[in-house]
Order: sequence, then C-alpha cells, then structure tokens
Amino acid sequence: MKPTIKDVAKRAGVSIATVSFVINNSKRVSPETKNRILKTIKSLNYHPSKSAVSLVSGKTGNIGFILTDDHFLRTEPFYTRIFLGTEFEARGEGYYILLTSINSDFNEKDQLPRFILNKSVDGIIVAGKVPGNLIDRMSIFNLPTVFIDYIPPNNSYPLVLIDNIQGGLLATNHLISLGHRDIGFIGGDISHPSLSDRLKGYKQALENENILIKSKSIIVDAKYPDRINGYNAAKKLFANNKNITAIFAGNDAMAIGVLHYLNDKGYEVPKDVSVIGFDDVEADLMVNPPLTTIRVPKIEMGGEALKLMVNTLKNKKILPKKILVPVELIIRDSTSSIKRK
Amino acid sequence: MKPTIKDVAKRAGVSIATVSFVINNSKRVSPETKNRILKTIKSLNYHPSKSAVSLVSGKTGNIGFILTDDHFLRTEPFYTRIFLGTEFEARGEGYYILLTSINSDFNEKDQLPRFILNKSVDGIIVAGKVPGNLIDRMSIFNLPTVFIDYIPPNNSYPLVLIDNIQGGLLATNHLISLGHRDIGFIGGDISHPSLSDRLKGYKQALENENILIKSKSIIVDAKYPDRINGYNAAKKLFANNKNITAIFAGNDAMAIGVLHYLNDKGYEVPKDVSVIGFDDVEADLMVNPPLTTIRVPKIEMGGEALKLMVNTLKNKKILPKKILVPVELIIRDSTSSIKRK
DNA sequence: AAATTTTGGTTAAACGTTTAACTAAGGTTT
DNA sequence: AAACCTTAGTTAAACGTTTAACCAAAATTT
Repeated sequence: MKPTIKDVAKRAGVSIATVSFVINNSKRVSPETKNRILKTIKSLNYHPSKSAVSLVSGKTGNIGFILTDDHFLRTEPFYTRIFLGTEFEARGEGYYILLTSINSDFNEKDQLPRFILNKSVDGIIVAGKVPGNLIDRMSIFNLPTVFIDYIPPNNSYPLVLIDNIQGGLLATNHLISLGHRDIGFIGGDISHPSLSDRLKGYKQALENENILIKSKSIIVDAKYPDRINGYNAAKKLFANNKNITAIFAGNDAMAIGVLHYLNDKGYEVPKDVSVIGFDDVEADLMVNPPLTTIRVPKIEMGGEALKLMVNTLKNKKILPKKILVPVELIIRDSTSSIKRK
Repeated sequence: MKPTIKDVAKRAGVSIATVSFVINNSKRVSPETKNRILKTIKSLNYHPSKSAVSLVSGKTGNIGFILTDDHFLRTEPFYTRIFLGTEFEARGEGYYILLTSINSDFNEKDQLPRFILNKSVDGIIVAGKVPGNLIDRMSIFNLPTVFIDYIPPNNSYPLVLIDNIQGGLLATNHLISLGHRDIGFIGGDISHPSLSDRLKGYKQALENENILIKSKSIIVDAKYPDRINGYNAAKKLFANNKNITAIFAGNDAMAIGVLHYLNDKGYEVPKDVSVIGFDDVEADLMVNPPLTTIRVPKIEMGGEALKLMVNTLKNKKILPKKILVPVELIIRDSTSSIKRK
C-alpha cells in the first residue's frame, strides 16, 4: 500500500498535523523536526493523496479545458497546440488539465461537461468560439473562466487573444512592400472577431498607402475556413477580378486551398501570384511552395491562459484582464516581389 | 454552495446511506423511496463529489495518458488523434483522461508523472515508444497499463497495435498490381517494431510475386521518420538505383519528403514515380498530388485502448491481450499504373 | 402462533488530509 | 517571582462519500 501521512508521522515521531504543517509550510516547525520529517517523507516516498486534499480543501487542482468537436478535429493542429501550452504550464504549477470536447451545436439538451457538474475542476479554460448556451449555463457555477481566441457576448472574463489587427497589417504591408497593389482578401465566417480584425488590418494597411479598397477583392462568404472553401473563394475572387497579384487568406487552411486553385489553373506561385496565410500550422511546410504566413504563438497562448487562471485562482477573485499575444511575419516561398511578373 | 448527499437525504426524508444505495444501486430500495430520491436528486441538481468518492473508494475515475514530447509535438497529428479517441470513449465510460508528456530521453533524474506519484489515476495508457527507464519505474506502482503502438521489452501488458504487416502487404501489393517491379522502401528507425513489420510486409509481398528483394532498394538508416529524412532517403535511393518506379515510405511524413525530392528533381508523380505512404494524416490532402496511403484508424485505436483499460479495471485483474487494429488502403493520386511511363 | 426469513431501511466507521483550538514549556517583562 | 508572551507542538473536528453491521417490521414457513 501507498504510505499515508500517518506512516510518516509515526516514523518521524510526531503528530500528523505537524507533518501537514511542513508539507504546506503553513506554521512554524523547528528546523530539526522539519528536517526529520522531510527525510522521512523522502525515504517513504510519500506523496499526499490528491482526493483527500481535494476533499478537505475544496480545491481539486484540476482545470477544465473546453473545445468544440469542430475545433478539436480541425485538420490543422491549432487548438490542440494551445491545449498543449496549457498542459506544459500546468505541469509546472501542479495542476492537471481535464480536456473535453462539446458538440459544436451544444444546446439545452446537451449535458454540461461532467467536470463542471461534479466539481472536478477549480476553473475553466475555453478555447475558440463556443455556443452561447454553454457559456450561459456554465456561468451559473461561478467557476473562474478564461477564454482563448474568442470574445464571449457578455464580456467580463479574462481573455487571451491574438493580435489579429496587427497580423492583418503585417501580412498586407508585406505584400505592399513587395510592390503588390491588387491584393485580394479571402476569409470565412466574418462574424468571428478574429477574422474581422484580420480584415480590419488589411483595410488599414491599404488605407495607409492610399490604395483603393475594392469590395470585389474581398471574399468572406464561406461558412467555415477550410481548404475547400479557400479553393472556392479563390475561384470566385478571380472571376471578379483578373488583375489580382497577391492574396491574403484569413488562415492557412484557406491559403492552401488557394494554392491548390492556382496550381490547377496554371498560375505559378509566387511568380504569378503571391499568397500569404495566417496561423503558421505545420502543413505550411508540406505544401509547395512553403507558405508565407503570420505566426500565431499557440503554445505560448495556452501558457498565458493558464498563468491567468492560476493567478485568479490564487487571488481568490476574478480580475478581468485581456492579454494580446503578438504575432510574427514568417516569410517563406509563396510571396515575392511583383517585379518578377 | 453545491448540494451534498446530506441535502438530498434530508429533503427526501431518508438517511444518506439510502441515497448512496440508489446512486450506486448497490442494495434493494423500495421503488417509491427510490423514485422519491431520484426526483430529489434531479430537483437539487445534485452530483456526487468526485474527491469524496475517490477517497473512500480508492478509485479516482481518472486514467493517465503518457506520450513523449517528440510524439506529442510531432508535426502530423497522429498520437494526438489517438488521445482524442481515448477521450471520446472515456466520456461515455465516466472516466477522465489526464494527459502528460515526458522527455523523450526520460531517465533516472526525471520525476515520474505526478499522477502516478500521488495516486491520481487508476490506470495508465502509454502511446508510442517510450524509454525503458519509465516503464521499469512505473511498473513498481502496479497500475494497470495498456500500450498503444509499442511493444515494451518485458511484454506482459495489454497491447493495441496496428496491423503493420498487413499494411505493408497492402501497400506493396497495390504497387505491384499497378505493374511496378522496381519498388523502393524508405523508413527510419528500423528498431521500431512498427517499421520492421511494415518492411516485413513489403518483403513478403515481393516474395509472393517472385520479385527479387534488392537491399539497395531499402533505405532505413534515418533516426527519425520525418519529412527531411524522407527527402534525404529518396536522394540516397535514387543514387543507388536509377530504375525505381515506385516508392513505399514507412510513414506519410517521409512520403511527403519523397514527394518534395521528386518535385525538386523534375520527376512527375505519379507519371514517373508512384509514391505510397502509411498513416493517413491530414497533410496527405495538402500535398500535390494527394498521397495514396495506408489508413491507420487512430481514433478507434484510442477507443480500443480505453475499452481494454476499463475492462481490466472492472475485472480487477490484468488480462494481457493483444488487439490488432486493421488498416485500409486509401488510393489517391500519387500512385498509378506503370504503363503510363 | 412460534420461529424464521425477507424487506427496507439506519447507524457509524472509515478513507487521508487540513486547520482551528488548545497546551506545555521556556523566555521575557514587570 | 508573578504575569505574560512565544514557540513548537498536539488533539479533534470536518470535508462528502461508501459500506459493513445492525435492526424493526412484514411476510413466510413450520
């Protein structure tokens, strides 16, 4: 059997309370006794039982992580990486992450994640857009909650967001600096704040250079930003506007779809058309040519969210705070100067 | 505050023991009382405290999932998908998965995953090859353990394995049936049983058709099966043997490296050379042409492992059992008949 | 109708911690 | 030296369950 605090106490010749005090160093214990207990703990290879600690402290040491099925099963590992980031950070802080996915159309009939119902977590991290119904029903439990990459309707939560406007600027400025003037924008689900901010950055960059913003160069009618919709959006874009020399896609999956379209139609990238994506997922290196993109620091985002969570957990109060994580331009081979044309 | 079993008992006018009996339906309770209690539970929205249950039952309801950092951060979502499969299944069974990654060169100095030390899991699922040191030190804790996609040295554990020999046969037979006779094999880390089995399938298929197995057509000296090593192995293969018309790569990442090499050297795929991979990861659809491959049912593998675990947990004894999950040939555009050449 | 079994429940101990309340001994102030 | 404060520890209650041991009443067997 695993040793308990009693075994330690007996062996060290003290009461269990004293052992508990040195574990949590919550009260003065004489240096000699403390050392003796520490030695005993080590020699017995004692580790406190998590369930006992949880029961009496009311804290579980777990943090729930919620993701929709859509986001989880996404082809590019995006949210999975964010999860990983929380796990890494959690390990250092002594927390466990309980991950669960929910239906993308979560509604009244669906049960809340079990870890909320049976009090198995101290706080919740939500990544990506989730249904309002979930947020409403979750909020009743008054668990500290941090949102990643999504701004919930009733925004009083701590947030970890991508600096999407800056990313949009970076991407578009890169294309402008290469001499491009006819730049298309492709995205899906404009209602998602991330995409609308990327578009905002795009428009701002054009305005700064006094380049006319043409609505026919902006295609944002896809429901979901995946490869197929990227392909179709590219088709639509070229149908509207033959003179496009560069395309900024709202994410890498769509950018890859654009690449496939261009390849099918005989355009060479980047000679004929430059393409830039957003996210920096692994597939970017698999495609030909490797995709220029805006890197989103996914692991770091997860880490920031966890730090925020641990902070509110320790301060016993929720301090609504917004962290904007910086993005970075990653130049690969899918963009080049217009002169080559 | 969250309601406890006492609240339910008081409201229903019974003792807490009776409530407990109906929750676990572990003893006869009259239908009327049972119904009344069930109603009360629902009306109070009562859910048993997990830590209290854990403490008294000695069971945590958690299952640990261990992965090396390498495998976790792998570019293709392979083990992540397996994890997902366990999560899906676990949800139905009422378990939580605690995921942790360990150093790829885990040694004496590294601490065992916390969930083992403080008894936070009832069993452990290990995915992919892990260091022997971990296995040895873990085994002392006598936790039921299931291995996925790896056969540990001291093999007395339940296993969930890919039918790699069958996959190797399927892939090679596919190429042979297209008329290919000069078929190269590319892999990394031949010490990994998965790869050696795939190679075994390759050899068997050739033998069956009385095709000579040439050692110069087999390149397996890479340490790690990634894209770069696939590229280099392809280079080496063609240096050895100009007549190759088809390549079977040990996994998709290497196959994509092969594709890149062929593209760089001006070979057309599949016109000049056919390429088949193994795993069926998402990037297969991103490359041009989409990669023919052997599909490994990743989600299902995770599910099988969890079922195995729950089974041994319920039977209170470890029944060593081996599950061989079947694979499937997925024909895309990177393979074609040799006649076209 | 006395003896026995079944039914439907209750009581209380146990799981392994934390922590408020207490105490004995030694030091410090007056 | 009486009164008080510190220090270093102990005792015992509490957290929310499960479950073995018990019990009273009703049903069944003799």
